[in-house]
Amino acid sequence: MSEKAVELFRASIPIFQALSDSARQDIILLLAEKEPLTVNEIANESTLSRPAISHHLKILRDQKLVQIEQKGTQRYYSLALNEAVELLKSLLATVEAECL
Amino acid sequence: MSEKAVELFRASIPIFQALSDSARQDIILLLAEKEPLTVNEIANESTLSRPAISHHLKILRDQKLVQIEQKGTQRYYSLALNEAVELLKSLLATVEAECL
DNA sequence: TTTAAATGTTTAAGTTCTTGAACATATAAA
DNA sequence: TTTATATGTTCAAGAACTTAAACATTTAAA
Repeated sequence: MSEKAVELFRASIPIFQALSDSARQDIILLLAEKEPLTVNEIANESTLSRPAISHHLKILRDQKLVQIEQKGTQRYYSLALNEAVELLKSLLATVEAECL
Repeated sequence: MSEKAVELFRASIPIFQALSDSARQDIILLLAEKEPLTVNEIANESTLSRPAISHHLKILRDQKLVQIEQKGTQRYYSLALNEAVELLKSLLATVEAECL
């Protein structure tokens, strides 16, 4: 396995962690339906509290899976999955080339 | 987002969890270098104890990311990443089609 | 400037994950 | 059958994650 493969595996860990939670997947799926949405709008669609949603949004934000557009006091969240998708595609391509 | 996308996201959760741990990634990377390997051989390459390695191997086994060939008292582990790679490729393709 | 609304952060409790010691099981050789 | 080797499982301790209440911050309107 190449050194590049190791780097891709390591770089994917925080993405895997972010995407391995159903609450965070729900946020992504919700945004895919209708974006952008505010924190309150997202929390209203969820059984979780607003602070819990805010917590999960921070995890998604830290991994740049969502982006924010501020409008007054509100923050409109929308998806920004392109970079993560490209990373995971690179990982899968490397795995296919070296591990199958 | 289609219902199929939701199913792919949900089905990917245990794969994401299995792959989001550096100890388990180390096992995969080790097997990619030289497979098959026994539990003891894997544990000898690691700082973790044999029971810890056995625990992580069970998680990889549960997700069918590794396969076993029994020879006497020894179990030789090798990679079986094809199915998981195909699942993740489907997920990424769906995300690209519906979320970018 | 004061007030209200939207959001983020801190904190504490409950839960889950990770680890290794101790124990159990299974296979093969003596 | 007894013994030794390889592996899996149970369990308890510690670490990390998830959640919601309470508090803090920021922005805009009154």
